[in-house]
Formats: sequence, structure tokens, C-alpha cells
Amino acid sequence: MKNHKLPEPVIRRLPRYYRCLELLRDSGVERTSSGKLAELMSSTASQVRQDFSCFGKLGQQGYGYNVSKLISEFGDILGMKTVRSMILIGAGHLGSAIANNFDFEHYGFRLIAAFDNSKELIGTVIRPGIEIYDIDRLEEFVEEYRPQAAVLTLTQTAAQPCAERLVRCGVKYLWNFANTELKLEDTDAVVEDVRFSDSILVLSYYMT
Amino acid sequence: MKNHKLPEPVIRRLPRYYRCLELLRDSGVERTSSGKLAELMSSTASQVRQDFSCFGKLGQQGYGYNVSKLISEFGDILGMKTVRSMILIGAGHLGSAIANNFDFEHYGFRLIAAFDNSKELIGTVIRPGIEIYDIDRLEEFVEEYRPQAAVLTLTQTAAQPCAERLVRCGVKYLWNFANTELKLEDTDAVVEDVRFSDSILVLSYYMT
DNA sequence: TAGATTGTTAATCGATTAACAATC
DNA sequence: TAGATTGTTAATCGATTAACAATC
Repeated sequence: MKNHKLPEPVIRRLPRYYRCLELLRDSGVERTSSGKLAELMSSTASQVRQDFSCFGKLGQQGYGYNVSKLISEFGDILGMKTVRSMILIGAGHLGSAIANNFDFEHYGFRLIAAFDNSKELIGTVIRPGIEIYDIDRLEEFVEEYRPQAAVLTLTQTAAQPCAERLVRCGVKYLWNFANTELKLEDTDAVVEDVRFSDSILVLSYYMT
Repeated sequence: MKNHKLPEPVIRRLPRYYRCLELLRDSGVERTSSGKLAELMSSTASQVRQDFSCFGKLGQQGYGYNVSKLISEFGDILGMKTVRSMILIGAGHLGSAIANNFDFEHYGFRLIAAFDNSKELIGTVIRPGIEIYDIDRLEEFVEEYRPQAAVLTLTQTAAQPCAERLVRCGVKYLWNFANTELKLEDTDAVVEDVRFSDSILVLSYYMT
């Protein structure tokens, strides 16, 4: 594994490769080739091999790739084998849907708490076992439980100050669903955005 | 506007420009420059100007750009000025969160109905005014109301067959939240993916 | 062995960055 | 006018595609 400084496009394809490989495994396929993967990815055999070459020699000439081996390798690179704890900020509709629907464990995360500022929500659970705490007690909680990452499912305006608070108390990995460009001083901080509105506008563009 | 065949990276930045411009307008800023926009976008003045040059001459030397003019121009390019109707497939947690939270109207869409296969949900409303119909009646409904686009908030396995049905009856623009690579024969069909799991894995990658 | 398929190198393509003349 | 800032051209950089020798 010569996994130093991967190009961004490769990083973004990695989860997709992983998903395709799981699909193959679940339908009983034990080996595959760059050509077959390219088909699943709507890509080219050339690109698949070029991408994989970032990780050393994963295949065998004349044979192809072993599906489980790739899953294991990519799972490792993607960090799925360590469990990291995560908190959720903003227990509204979207936060609740994610807490209840999304399989954090499958991706190596464990959701340990939720936060909100609504008096009605504080003290209730967002899903069985995950309590909603007062956002005022965020720093206190982080100090004690040291979550590594946070999901931001709050409003556009609330997101920026909240992100700053999180980073300041050491939560530097942010999964941002808020409709905003977060700006953070801390150069260690990583923000991964899921912005519905950007996405629907791209669809909208293609409709015209 | 010489808006023929935009490069994909530009298309994906367009919604972000739009958001930054709205932000400026809402804080009372009337004119801006490539430098200021670059800062908001975490980009460079050069890239901003290069991007904008795809749309003709939007600015003025020595002055910069007029914020409202850009908003209007980009809104137009993004198709936000026409209203298109949309249906939602899969009225679970996520579908419900989107139906209730997401401001479709702001982006030029109107949500007109939801579909599900759960007998308990059928006949109820996903939000005031938006009824949940039996997925069996999808084709019938589409025939009558001709929605142009659909949001897919259903399970990984249900997504592919459902996408095929939609495309077959003429709904060719799909906003896909399901964790799958949709494969569609129809070359007119456009799929825009919002895959939470791909995104969390990218975050996960950076955490290792 | 012969056929298949990799890993890698080289060629092409496209996107970003830099520079600057045009001009408000 | 002088200063600011665009629009555009050219240079650089990086990603994708093609080709093929290596080898299982």
C-alpha cells in the first residue's frame, strides 16, 4: 500500500468502488476484473487500473482481482475498520431521519449523542438510546466523551458559529448538511459537505 | 450568454456561486469582485473570472460585478425561474424530512405527491397538502399529472426497478438519495446522486 | 502453452493558474 | 487621469485514456 497523498478524484471514487464490490460479494462473486468494475462504475477499465495502482499491486495478471481482498483493502484505506464516535447537532427532521435511518456502524462510526436548542426536544431521545442534550452543554459533553466527528443538521445561519465551537473544543471532522460554505481557521479541520440545494440545482440545470 | 456545453466543474460551482451571491445580497452588498467572490468560495479570482467568462461579459472593468445581475443571470442558467413539478418516492424518515424541510419552491420545483408501498402510509399526508399514494398507481398518476422529476428516497434495492419505471413513463430527471449506482438505458435520463454513505466515507478517509 | 488481464508508461485531454492588455 | 478590475490568452498542472510489455 503506497497510500500517500491520493488524488481527490480517486478518494471520491473509492467509496463507490467499495459499494460495487460489496454488491459483487453479496451476489456471490469472488473474483472480478477492471473491465467488470468499470461497467459497474460507468467508468473505463483503464481508469480502474490506474486508480488501483495508487494502492500497489492488488490484482494478478491473467486473473483479475479478488473481491474480498479489495473490500478489505479499501475498507482499511477508508478507515472503516476503526470505530469513531460522532455527535449530531440539530435534531430536526433531517437530523432525526439520519439518526434513525443511517447505518453509522457500517461505516465505522458510532452515534453517541444529539444536541439541539429547542426546549421541547432536550431530554427526549432522537432514537432509542441516543439522547438529545442542550446545545449549551456541548463543550462539557465533548470534554467528557471526546467524540471525533459531528454531523451538522442545522440551519444555514446556526451552522457557522456551531462549527467554530466544535472545532475549538477539538471536534475537527464535520459532516455538514447545512446550506452554507463553512469557513474555519483551523487548518486541521475537515469539512465534508452534503448540500441538497447544490445538488438539486445541478439537476435543475440539466432540465433546462 | 454563450452557455453551450458548460464544463462539469463549472456546473457544480454554479450553485455555490449562487449561494454566495444570495448571501451578499442579503447583507446589502450591491457590487462585488472576482477577488471577493473567490474568498467566499475558497477559490481564486482567476478561477472566478474564468468560470464567469463561460457566460459572456458579466462584469465591468474597474467596477466588478453587480450582485443582483449575477443572481438573475445564474438563476436563469440554473433553471430556477421555471417551475417544474416533482414527485417523491419513498415516504420514510428521509423522504418525510425532505418533504417537510426542503424548500423546493426556492429552487424552482413544486412537490406534488409522494409514493410508498406501505399500507399504513398510503392515504396519509407526508406534509400538509402532499398525499402519499400507492406506488402501484405511479404510472397512472404520472400519465395524468406529468411531473418532470422525482426524488428517490427509498432503499438500495428498491431504487433501480423504481428508477426504470419512472424513466419508462417519462420521468427522466431523478434526484437519487438511494445508496446505489443507478443504471439506465435511456440516454436522456439524468440522475443526480446525493449519497450520504459516499460522503461519510470521504470524511472517514481524511480521519485516518 | 495460449489467453487473459494486470501494472505502468506515454499521449491526450481538460482544468486551473498566471499574466496582462483592455477599459471602465 | 490614475487605480481598479475585468476578460482573455498562454502556461502549467493534473487527470484520463490508450497502448503494451510483463506475467499469471
